[in-house]
Amino acid sequence: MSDNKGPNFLEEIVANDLKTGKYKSIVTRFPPEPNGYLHIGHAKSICLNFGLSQEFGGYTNLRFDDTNPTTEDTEYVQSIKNDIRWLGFNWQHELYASDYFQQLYDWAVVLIRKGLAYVDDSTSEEIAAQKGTPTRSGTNSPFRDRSVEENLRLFQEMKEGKYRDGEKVLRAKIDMAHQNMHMRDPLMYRIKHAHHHRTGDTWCVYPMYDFAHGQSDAIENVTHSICTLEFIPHRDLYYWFIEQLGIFPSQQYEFARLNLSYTVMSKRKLLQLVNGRYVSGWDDPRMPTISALRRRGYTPESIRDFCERIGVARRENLIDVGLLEFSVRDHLNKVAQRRMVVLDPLKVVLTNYPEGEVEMLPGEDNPEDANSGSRDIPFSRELYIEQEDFMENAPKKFFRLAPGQMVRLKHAYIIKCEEVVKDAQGNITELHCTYVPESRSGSDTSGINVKGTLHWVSAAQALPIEVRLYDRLFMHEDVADAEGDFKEHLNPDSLQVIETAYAEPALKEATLEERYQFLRKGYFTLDPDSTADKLVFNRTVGLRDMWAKESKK
RNA sequence: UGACCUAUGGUGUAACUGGCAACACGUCUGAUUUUGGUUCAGAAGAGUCUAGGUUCGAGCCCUAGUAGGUCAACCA
Repeated sequence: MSDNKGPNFLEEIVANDLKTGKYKSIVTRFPPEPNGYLHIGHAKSICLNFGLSQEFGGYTNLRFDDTNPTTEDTEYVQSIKNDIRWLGFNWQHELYASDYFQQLYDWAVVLIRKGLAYVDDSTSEEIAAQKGTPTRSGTNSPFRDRSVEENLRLFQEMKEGKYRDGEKVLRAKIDMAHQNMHMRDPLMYRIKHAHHHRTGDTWCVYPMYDFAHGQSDAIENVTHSICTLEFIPHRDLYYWFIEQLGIFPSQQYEFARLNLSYTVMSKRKLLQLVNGRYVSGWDDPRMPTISALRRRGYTPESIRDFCERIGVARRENLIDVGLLEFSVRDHLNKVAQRRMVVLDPLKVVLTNYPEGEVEMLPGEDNPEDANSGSRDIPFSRELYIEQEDFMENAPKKFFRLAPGQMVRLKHAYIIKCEEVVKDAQGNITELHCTYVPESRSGSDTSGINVKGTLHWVSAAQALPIEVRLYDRLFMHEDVADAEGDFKEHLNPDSLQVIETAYAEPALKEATLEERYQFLRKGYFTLDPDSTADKLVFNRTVGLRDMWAKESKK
């Protein structure tokens, strides 16, 4: 998984299990519940599960943990499958916990017969009270000692729909005084007269997570069942059911989930952002979901690289988004087509350049890729440069345009600022410059050396586009740790829309698949909101900006 | 007040299972550069939560603390 880092603890376990002959090949699974979209935290789990089986020879199943019909939907099934494929992984079998409903029911009957499960008429409040507290042991339900026959009959009737939701449950008979709360007669089945996205109305009793997950793993011969830390207390129960049933002994291992700075990672909170319209949807580019990252312009390669860099361990962590940004920049630098776009225009008139003339200047598509081609960029008397690339009273370290100063226009000529034109209010409206005819890129005989190079666009040929810039969704680094409701910490400036930016004409050809680097401005990708009349680009991430750092000093 | 999990530079992970703490990101220098990008060279930054113990030797083992996290949904 990692080259210059030692193996993570799971790789060690798997390697050892293979070495000792405990298994001759391994099976893992990725078990999402189809009740929301996948996020970057799931990506960590996906890379881990699929990565392990790839590394050690084996396979990974995709299994939907769909035991709660009231929250699940096929819309989510589709998006989950789509995201996993996009990330670059292929599952061996597409499975559903609901495929095992009959088997699970039969196993429940087995446990009843063994006297290890009983039907309880207690209300959910009563059951909660019976559980006791972490420091005080629980008490037995008054229905705990029903006969096997009665339990069998009652459970059968539950399944037949004779009872209303919540009227009865099936519980495992373990130990109400157990140190582990999860072992205090946990619920196995509850009644839900609800339509299931796959089994329709054939069932009105549904198994709980604990009575479905381990058995599903066992059915699939999953050797290493990997989950997050909060399932540690479930492990006893996981093994208890497997043992009592005498089925394939899958082993559960836990790792610490991913936490990313300046964002939230729980489906519950993400759902609130979507439903409360704080964002435009699950794929709003500011979201940490896979679909949002994709829309934002992240590549599968960069996400996989990120997951590899962060490692896998058992301690709580909060990873700096900066690391994710490093991974995208690293990949995009190698594949992005370079283009020039002026986001905040300032007009420049080259007073010594012939009026009406347009020359086409070649610009390489990607200096990092020897096989990439080049496109022609129109150059003329009137251009746009970036507002921030000019300063009337520039500090000594400002290597850009200033009165009397010279800069290189990328792929074009060296120009000199001769005059600053202002309106009645004193606002700068345009710059009058002269260009150095012998300084043309590729055939520069001027002998002039300049410190700065600017991007630019020819005014007459400029393509107006919309550009969307994103900042972190939350203002607090550790959102979960911040005071009050998490929504209070939303960053009001997380989205900045530039209705009209000027792009070089080649961008007309942009596609959804292609990644671009707008020179000196960052990496961008076309947004699906684009129409034939108006192209919309999302900024995936900005370039590293040493000047921003320098100018802050 | 119980049980369980965790504790290594700013962040995240390593350390051949007891042999003088490494890698990545970040930070700071400098070089190169027609992107203040990339690339390259280099530097600073922890003595491994604390206190004991075992040992020739401990980040790794033991004990006791401390700190953080998890567990009392008919959610997963």
